Order: sequence, then C-alpha cells, then structure tokens
Amino acid sequence: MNRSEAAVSAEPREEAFSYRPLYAQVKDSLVRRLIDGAWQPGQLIPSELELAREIGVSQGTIRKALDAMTAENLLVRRQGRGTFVAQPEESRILFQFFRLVPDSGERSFPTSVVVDRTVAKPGVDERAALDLSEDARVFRFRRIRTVDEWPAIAETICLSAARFRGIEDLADIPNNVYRLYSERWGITIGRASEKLKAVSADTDDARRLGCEQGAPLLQIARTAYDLANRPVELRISLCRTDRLHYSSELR
Amino acid sequence: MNRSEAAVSAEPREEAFSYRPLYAQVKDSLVRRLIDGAWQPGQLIPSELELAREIGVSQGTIRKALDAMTAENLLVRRQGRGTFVAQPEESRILFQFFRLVPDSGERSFPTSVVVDRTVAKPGVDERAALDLSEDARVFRFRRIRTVDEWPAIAETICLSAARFRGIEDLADIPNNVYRLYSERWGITIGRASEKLKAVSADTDDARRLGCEQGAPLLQIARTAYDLANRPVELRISLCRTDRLHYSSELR
DNA sequence: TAGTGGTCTAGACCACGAC
DNA sequence: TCGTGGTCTAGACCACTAT
Repeated sequence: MNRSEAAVSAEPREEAFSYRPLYAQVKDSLVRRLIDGAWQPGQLIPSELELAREIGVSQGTIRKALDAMTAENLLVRRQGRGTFVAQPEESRILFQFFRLVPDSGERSFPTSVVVDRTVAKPGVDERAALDLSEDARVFRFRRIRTVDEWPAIAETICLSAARFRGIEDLADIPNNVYRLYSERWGITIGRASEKLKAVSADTDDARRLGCEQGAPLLQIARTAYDLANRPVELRISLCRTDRLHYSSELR
Repeated sequence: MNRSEAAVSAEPREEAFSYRPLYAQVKDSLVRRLIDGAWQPGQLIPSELELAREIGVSQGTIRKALDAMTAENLLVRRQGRGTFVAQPEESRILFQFFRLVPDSGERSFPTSVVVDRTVAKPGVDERAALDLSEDARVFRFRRIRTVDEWPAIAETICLSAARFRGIEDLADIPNNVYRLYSERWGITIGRASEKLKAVSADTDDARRLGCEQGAPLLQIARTAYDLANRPVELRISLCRTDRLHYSSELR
C-alpha cells in the first residue's frame, strides 16, 4: 500500500493550507480510537508492525505517533510486551494529577469522606467552565480529604448531570473519581489546568478543616478535560498548608 | 570514523552495567559543551550532518539528541536556519519560569524595585538548599515586583557570594536576573522546583505590599538549578493573589 | 540556488518478556 | 525460541531561509 492509498490521506501537496505531518495525522486517528472507546484502558494495542500495515505507513511513522501519545500519558509502552492504553490507577493519578505533598515524607493518596451532594442549577462560573447550555443541571459534591491522618483538604467537585447520568443515585463515591469516570461513563481525563490563590478560611472552612477562621488556605481551582479536550470536571480545593505544600516543577 | 572510534564511546556490549543509549550519551556530551561554555547562548551550533561526522554517529542519532535538548528548552531549532543555543530573553523566561498571571488579561513581565541587599551568613535552610559549605557567605536581596502597575510580589533572592563574585558591587540589579547570571557569570538556569503554601501577611509584608496584616498571601519557595543540576538560587516570593493567580498545567 | 532542519521510509540488530 | 518495543543507520524528499 503506498501513501496515496493510506487511510489517513497523506500527500501534503494537496492540502497546502492545513498541512499536518503524517505522524501527527496518524496520532490523531489513534487518539480517536481512545475517544470512541475502540481501545479500552488497560488493553494491549496492536504492535507497531501491525499498525503500520493496517494504516499503510512505515513502522517509524507509527513509532513517532505512539511516542507522542506515550509522552502525553495516553499509552504505556513495555519493552518485550507491547503497548497498552493507560489506566487511571492510583499511582499514575497520584503522580500526574496530585501535587500536594507532605513537607516531610512520602507522597501519598489522600482518603476522602463525602459530606454533601446535590443536583442544582450551575453558577455562572460553573456554566462557563464546563461549557454548559442555559438549562443544564450539575451534580455537585463536597468531600474532606485526609493526608497522613490529618484533614487537610476541603473539595467541591462539579460535573454535568447530563454527562454523568445516574451519578446522583450512586450509593458511594470512591476516592479515585477519575477511575470512576472512566469505568462508569467511559470518560478519560487527559489533562487539567489549575489556578492557585491564597484565601482566608471562612467559618465553614474553619469548622471543616479544624483551623482558625481567617487562617490562610491554598485554593486550587481545577478544570479537567477529556481526550477530546472538552471540559469535564470543575473542582475547587481548599487546602491547609501547615504540613503540606503544592509542588511544581519548571523546565 | 566508525563507532568504536567515536568520541562518546559507543559499543553498548562493553558496558553491560552502565548502559545508556547512544543518543543519550551524545546528548550528555553536547550538554557538556553548554556547561563548559564552549557553546554560548544565542550561538548557531554546527548542523546535524557536521555533528554526525564529528562525533561519528548517524544524523538520526544526532537528531534524537538535539530533539531531547530542544524539549528541555536548551536549544531552539529553526527550519532553514539552523539550531541555536537558547537565550534567557524576556519572553522565554516569562513563559518558562513565571507562572503568576493576571486573573483577566495578558501575561506580562513584572517590573522590580530592589529594596534591600546584604552579604550575610546563610540560614540553615539556605545553606541546605544551596548546598553550601560551613563557612560560606550568601548575597541576599529583596525586591518588590509590580504587575499591571500594582505591587503584588515581595521577593527575597539568595545566592552564593562565592559563586556570584562581585555581585555585591553591582550598581544595579536588572529585572531579568537569569540573563544577568548568564551574561556576567556564565551560569544558565536549566530548571527550577517550586513549593507553594498559603501564609498570613506579617506587618512587614503588609506594609510592603499594601495589604492588611494577616491577609492571605501565596508563598512560593523556588530553588533554581544550573545545567549541571547544581542549586544556584533560592527565592522566596510572597504574592497577593487578589488579582493574580498561579497557573499550573497538568498533563 | 544552496544549505538547513523536518518528515518519511526501510531495514538491521539489540534487550526484554513470555512461552 | 519468538515477538515485542528500543536503538541505530542510511538515504530520500520536502519546506523554509538566506543570498
């Protein structure tokens, strides 16, 4: 099969304005398979040579596409075994999406207790962040998260009730919600954007976190996006940073 | 020149325990040229084919090394022109090392006014962070940084007096200190690690930043490292986040 | 027009893991 | 022993830049 017969339609000359390298087009078409659920989390995907034959490009081009997806934590490659679709297991989520670490000691996944859950009309911020229509409803829940047996984080999570249909009937909301999103609704979180501010604890925050009213708290506003780059989750975390800090690496 | 004669000594079989891929060894040897100053910021480096001939590996191996260095912001590649050593110019530093952005509006480089400068014995934290010897001295200076005509950041920067010899005699400390480090002492900042906490403004902070005593401030403790991964700068920033936030992308 | 980096291909050999 | 991904090579053509 030569390039003009390829499933991803190569031949850059024919599309002078919207040129994308072949490996990028291949990558897009493979990401599509993740979005559509053709490839499920944890699944072994076909080998490079099989994909090369199927799509009609060389192994090197497939490799560059797979390497790019691996760099984005969408795939996991294991020498001698094959390439697997990444899963939202504890350790990966902990490493990729949780930046609060104890001042001294190991990074650990906090436990959670859900304290409140409602279906409501979204606020303007929520509607904007989640790109919701005029009459949409959201499911909102709050939880207190404990790190090293110390209640340190008060979190409010806001989701589209339509997109997460049935979530209000769940008996239990597990600690690792990204795995829940994946297993129950087939929604994979691919990236997130966080905005941090320092705020004062109000009486509610103070009660929940066991600190003084007016104590400084780290507020983290996170918007999480799915593989198609649509906003999925809005999360406001209020954190005591007496014994924790938010870690950020700049390169 | 064949591989066994190569400057980076290939032949993985001969070093079973400390195996590194050839492209990684090439990368290390090229980073060395940056550390040693053989390649200066802004300089055009030899083409891929020249480097391939010189080192005795193929162009593809050179390419993989250069791509890795480009991903780390050490080099800038421009199609048709060549590969250049990255420079600490405003826009790059702004993008790479400055994560405080106005809540609404464009990201901009803050201006600075230096308010204090001393040579002193380091505190224990400073000595540990900068890996200093028992009798070392540090140069410490404070500055107030203004974003959108609004004094928002109080910063204390701490450097080894020995490493930055003569810095105490500088008439003026410019806004972009990473360019100063580079131009005056040949020190390139390659990466930085930040730890964020929420704290309360003390009377000093409040006066300097024009806020209430006890107001919540975002404290950013940054350790910046040179290309050889040695700690170079310790910086504590206290930020009002009334109109600013710290932006963090998780992927 | 010449030279650069960017893309793509094809094929070789290696290290690793499962059988 | 076999198949996988990992590395390395060699060479082709393209797009961009400067002259």
